[in-house]
Amino acid sequence: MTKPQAGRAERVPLDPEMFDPVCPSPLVPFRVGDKWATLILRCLQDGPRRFSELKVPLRGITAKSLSQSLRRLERDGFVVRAEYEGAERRVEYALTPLGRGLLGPLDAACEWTREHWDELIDAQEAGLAGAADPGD
Amino acid sequence: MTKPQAGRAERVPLDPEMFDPVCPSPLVPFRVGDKWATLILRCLQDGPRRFSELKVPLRGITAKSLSQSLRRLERDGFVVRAEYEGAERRVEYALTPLGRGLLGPLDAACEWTREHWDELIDAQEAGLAGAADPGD
DNA sequence: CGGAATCCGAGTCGATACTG
DNA sequence: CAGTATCGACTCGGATTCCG
Repeated sequence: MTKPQAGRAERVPLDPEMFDPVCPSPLVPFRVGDKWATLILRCLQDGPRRFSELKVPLRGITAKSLSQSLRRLERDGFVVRAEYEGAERRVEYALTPLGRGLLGPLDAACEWTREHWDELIDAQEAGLAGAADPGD
Repeated sequence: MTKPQAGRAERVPLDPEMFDPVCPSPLVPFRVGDKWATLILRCLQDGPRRFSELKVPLRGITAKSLSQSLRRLERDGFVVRAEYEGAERRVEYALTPLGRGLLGPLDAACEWTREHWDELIDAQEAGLAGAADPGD
């Protein structure tokens, strides 16, 4: 059992690899809000995360996009922002109950996508071939 | 009991009101593809539909947008296009098995949204008030 | 560290007009 | 009927720069 190291509840470190290079999530036909929203929600599922902590698994996201998505999620009531005082600046984002609820259907959608991944890819390739490749 | 009137299987007329003026679908936090995609999929759930038939419940959609969404859905393998010969031109769109499968998670997402509709609205209003209304 | 401001290109959406 | 072509308004997301 890993021991709590920050005084709070157990904090599982964010897995930098939780979204592999060919991560399905951004390609999933279901999207919540903008491009990064679903990814962010999933990053938050195990507890509050700091801004810079979120940037790691969200490979390639810019500060601007992260900030934007976060503010949008906050505005829509899926995420709450908490600012802590101290020597170093610390801001944390966490799911609201509403945001947590969203994970349900989101997971269902992700699972469906995973199950039909090959079909989705095949169908897309077939569609692209028929549309862009005028016969060879 | 309504009788089949076109020789094909029973064709339930598309309910022009299936999306009421405050239809949740476009506002649902889950989106598939572009703005109209989910709506189109749902329009197709009871069988093939003609182009102009689709325009009715999709109040306000332009031919261009419908055509675009349809082509995208076709390219991604969710919809098939069929052209029939005859005196009058007739083109029909139908769900593929893949597209039909999509209805599962889509329905789940829609139901979740309906269940949490009030919370979603409240949260959004609260968020907007805090962001755009600097106190009055 | 946690952003905000600015610039910019790409994609989307609707309105309008035209076509086979 | 079933589209396509074009245009302008707007939004999205990335890169870059600057700030407390």
